[in-house]
Amino acid sequence: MERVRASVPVDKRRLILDAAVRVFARQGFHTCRVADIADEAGVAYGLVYHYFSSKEEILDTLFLERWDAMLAAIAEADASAGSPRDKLYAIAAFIIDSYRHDPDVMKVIIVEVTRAANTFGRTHFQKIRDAYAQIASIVASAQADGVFRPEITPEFAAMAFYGSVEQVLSGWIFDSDSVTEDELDRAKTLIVETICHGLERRETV
Amino acid sequence: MERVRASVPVDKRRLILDAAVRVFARQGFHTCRVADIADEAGVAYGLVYHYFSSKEEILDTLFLERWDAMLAAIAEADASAGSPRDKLYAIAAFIIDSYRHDPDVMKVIIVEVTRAANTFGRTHFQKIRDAYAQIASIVASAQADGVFRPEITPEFAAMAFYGSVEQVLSGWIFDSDSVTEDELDRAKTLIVETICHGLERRETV
Amino acid sequence: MERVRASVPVDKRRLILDAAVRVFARQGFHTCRVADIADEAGVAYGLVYHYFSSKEEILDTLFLERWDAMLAAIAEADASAGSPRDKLYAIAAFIIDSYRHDPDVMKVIIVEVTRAANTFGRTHFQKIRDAYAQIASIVASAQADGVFRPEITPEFAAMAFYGSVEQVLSGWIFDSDSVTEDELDRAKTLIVETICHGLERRETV
Amino acid sequence: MERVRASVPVDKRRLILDAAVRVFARQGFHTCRVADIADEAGVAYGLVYHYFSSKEEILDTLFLERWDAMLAAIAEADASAGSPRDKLYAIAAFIIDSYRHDPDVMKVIIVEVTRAANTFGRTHFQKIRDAYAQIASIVASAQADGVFRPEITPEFAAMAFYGSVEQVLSGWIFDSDSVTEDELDRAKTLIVETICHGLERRETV
DNA sequence: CATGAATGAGACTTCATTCAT
DNA sequence: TATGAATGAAGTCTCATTCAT
Repeated sequence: MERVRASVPVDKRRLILDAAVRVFARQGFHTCRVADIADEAGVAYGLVYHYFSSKEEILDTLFLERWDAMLAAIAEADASAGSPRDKLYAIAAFIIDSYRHDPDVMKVIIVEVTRAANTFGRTHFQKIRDAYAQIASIVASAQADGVFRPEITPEFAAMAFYGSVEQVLSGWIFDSDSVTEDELDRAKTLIVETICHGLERRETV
Repeated sequence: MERVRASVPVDKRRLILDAAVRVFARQGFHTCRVADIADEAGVAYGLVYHYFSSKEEILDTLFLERWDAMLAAIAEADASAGSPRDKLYAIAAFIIDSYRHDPDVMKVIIVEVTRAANTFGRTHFQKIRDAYAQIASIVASAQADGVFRPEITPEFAAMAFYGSVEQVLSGWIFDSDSVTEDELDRAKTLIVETICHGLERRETV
Repeated sequence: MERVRASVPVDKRRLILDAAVRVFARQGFHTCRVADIADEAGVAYGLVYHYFSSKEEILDTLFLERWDAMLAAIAEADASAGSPRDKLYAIAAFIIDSYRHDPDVMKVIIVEVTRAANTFGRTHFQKIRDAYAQIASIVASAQADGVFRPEITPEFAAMAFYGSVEQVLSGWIFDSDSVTEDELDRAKTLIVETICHGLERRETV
Repeated sequence: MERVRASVPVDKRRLILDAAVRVFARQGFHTCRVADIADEAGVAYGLVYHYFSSKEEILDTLFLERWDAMLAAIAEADASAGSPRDKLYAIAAFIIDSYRHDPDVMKVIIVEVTRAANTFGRTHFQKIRDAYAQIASIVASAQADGVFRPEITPEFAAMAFYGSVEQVLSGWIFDSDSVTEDELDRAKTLIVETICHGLERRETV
């Protein structure tokens, strides 16, 4: 029987991708140099270009990896048997847990891609819109079922919901030390509470 | 009787600032060159550096001009005699009317400053936080008065509110053709409705 | 009366062009760096790109300046009242005197442009062909007048003539020390003698 | 009876050389990459470096293979019993048939070596000169025998002859579609006719 | 104030060559 | 032999900023 080798071959491509996340998060996409990524990954400069055709392609790859996961999560939430509120909770939870698991990735996506989807030749424009549309369809169903009121258009509701989530994340991103595990979980409920129930006290009950 | 002036003296500094807004909005701060700003303004290259010490200072100036106006608007809303809902409406209205008046300025502020966690976000961190804090204090007052329920923390509520507004603007920014004057006004109400009242139908009246 | 200023403003563009000729001739277009040109010209690196959009554009400019002069010289020779032999002599003389006046320019044109007209995206393909065509038309006229025999097609004759000239220049280019002023002038006659009269001794006188 | 081999062993070195010819001809030596050669040959990147120590060595090899054949052909022509005109014809025929057989090789030799005064021209300076000298010696003999007139120096005559041939090839190289088999053969005669007899009509027969 | 030429550091990208397997 | 990942030294081009006029 052959002995398992001690040293596992390292996936340099993954190494570079992970290093890029840290560098983009720390210095920003435009401000960092490809050399910084190579250094952070501990690989030779040229290897970055062996795996990626440009700095931008690295960012694209990072974004797509995560955003596709998000689209899947949204689709799963939509397909679940829960209430509309449960579905929105699942989505908020996925995003917030993504941040918990790797804050840098979410930072990069929000700061470098989502906000700049236009200047980037609108590369990911459609993918981003897909997410909003899927959320909007959850709202639309809830309205059809009479659970959500019809006054707020689904598209608008989706924007308010997603915007709230992203803004909360932005706050953490700007001031990352101050977030506790507890706050992360509590935020899930608060967002859904705010968007579904509103800030105002109910007159009756 | 006033003598008609032969030629109106042009404020070149203003000319440059206005040109910069258009260029930043079109190409992005990092992607554009100082030469693009000078060209857009129709002034000589070097004049940009006569009025501003760097490309960054131009963006700083643009941001501060607008954000100070926003802080004033928020303060005014807060000081007014209206209900919490009225106050939030006034703020949403100010931001949306700012967009109506000059979409490029709002685009630049959102894309290049507000959501730019590294360079400019950091620089104007406090100014940005001031706005959130002011909104939060409106919410806190409303809670103290029993109009808003206490479950949602004021800071969190402020984030949800501001995030919703910014996200709606982002949607327009990326797809600017499709916004009508009507939608702009309707959005003010919808945001406040969503945040104050929530998406869910009230069971009892 | 104003005193004439002692220092004449230097045409930096010309300075760069002239430096480029020397550098291209010495190191070759592909082997030299733009920094070498800037150094040779005694100007800052960036100034090269202020005047030219790329290293290739410098070569293009150099080629066109000289080749247009050559086309003019050929046209002038063609228009002159001399014999066909005189006309060919005038062309050979122009090319050889060009070499005498600035060997580097001719070296660059022959080595970097003429020989590589295809790899350079055929940028100057037509311009080069124009020269051959003009020479061919001189031959054609001479044939029509019965001075040149009709067996050799004009196009072919033009190639033989121009090829002989260029090859002679190539020899000097490869081994530049050994060329005397006398040889330069003598070459004019020899080329024309060879092409017009041939190598063979005339059987009858 | 010979046993049929299961698979013919491919000479990878030859494969690479032949691929290099096509790539150099298409893209130029300086513009192509070693990867292009490997791709064209259908072999692994590293194998190129197994057989050749550098990109330059490939070109050197290609040049020497062909040029040595040419030197042999010239020597053979010189040693033959024919007239000077026959000898020059044999040389022209060899070069043109070389082009017929593999235009790319001749293109590469002319464009990248023979007329490249800096890098490769220098390297193979002597080899190239050997050819000219050999041709010159044919002319010198013809002059000694009274067949060629003495006014044109043999070295000069050799340049005119070789230059004519190369220029004709250059014409085909840049405009390769338009050459017929017939033209190829006819060119042999035309070159020799032009160089030996000249363009001018003989007054007396 | 105004102009735009001049400067030069710095970034991206390329690619010949090496090397471990 | 054969493979292709890995290396890193260059080189081109950009562009913010300075400066002489």
